[in-house]
Amino acid sequence: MGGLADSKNRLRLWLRLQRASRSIETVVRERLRVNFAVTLPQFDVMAALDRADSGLTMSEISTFLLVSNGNVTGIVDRLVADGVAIRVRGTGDRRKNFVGLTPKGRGAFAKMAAAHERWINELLGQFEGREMQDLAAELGRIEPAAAAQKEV
Amino acid sequence: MGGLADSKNRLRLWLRLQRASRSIETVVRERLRVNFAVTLPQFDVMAALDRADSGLTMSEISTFLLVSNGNVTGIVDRLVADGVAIRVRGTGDRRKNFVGLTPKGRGAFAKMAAAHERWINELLGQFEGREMQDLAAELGRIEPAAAAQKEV
DNA sequence: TTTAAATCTTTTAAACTCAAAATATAATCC
DNA sequence: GGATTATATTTTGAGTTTAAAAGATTTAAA
Repeated sequence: MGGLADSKNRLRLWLRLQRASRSIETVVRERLRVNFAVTLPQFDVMAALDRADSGLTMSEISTFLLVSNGNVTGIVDRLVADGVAIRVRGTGDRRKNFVGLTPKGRGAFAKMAAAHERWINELLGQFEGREMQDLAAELGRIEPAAAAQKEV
Repeated sequence: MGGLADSKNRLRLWLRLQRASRSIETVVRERLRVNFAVTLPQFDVMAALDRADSGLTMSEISTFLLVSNGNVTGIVDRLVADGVAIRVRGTGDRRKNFVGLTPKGRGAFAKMAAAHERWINELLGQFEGREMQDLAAELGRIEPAAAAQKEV
């Protein structure tokens, strides 16, 4: 696996990846703030909770979103304070904290998710069909590779 | 531009993009910390300064790295405190702050950059040749599209 | 069962991040 | 020239982020 050019091109690929991700994040973050008075990390946690009907533990949220454990504590704190999420101490294992959306939270998220899908649909409107799916598949190979390198 | 499936696939593409970027960031951030006692944002600013031989203004750094203006102030403050960067008040336009690397900063960055290229080369080692260049080109189309949507 | 190790979460300290307001300087208008 | 507008940066306040340490609980081992 080699070539000087490949090495430089991998650097370029990483640069592009970073800028692509950051530029979309910037737009989404601002629109969430203006339209729904919510931060992007709060939206991300709500999205994770919404797709899990029976609640998630703090660690599960942390693992799924690729953010540190302590980080989730603060975000969930604010969601709970806003009345869109609840924390339930595990009955069997009392170390565990199960977090879920309240009815109010589910309602609020539904509106946000619809708008979010429209925004992403516009932002990535130039990608279509099979080519887009191939692109997503290529990107999907990166995370496992990075996870493998993490242990090295 | 249409199709219900396309809309969902764009959401999936965005998810993959975010996770790919974040998973690489996690590895790079940790290695920079362990090996060079520097944060990723500090490394990014040093990289921007290194490629600009005559210094950059605060705004130029902010624009290039896609981070807010006020943010750059704190990062540069720390780089200056560490003796790897200097701030020079503009002679013509005294509002401007030109920032550059010190000789110590250039030396430190050279070592970091070499290690960084090795890490990225490993992390993205599965990508090669023309296909990798095409992938980078596809990703390069995203930032302009996002920038255009920003104004809407 | 008492101790030790492992797991889950929160707390802490330092740094990053943003948007908005404040400050300082420059350019333009009248 | 003096007032207004624009530009460049810093400050501020709230929130995010990480790593490391601490707390609480459970599991395993002796």
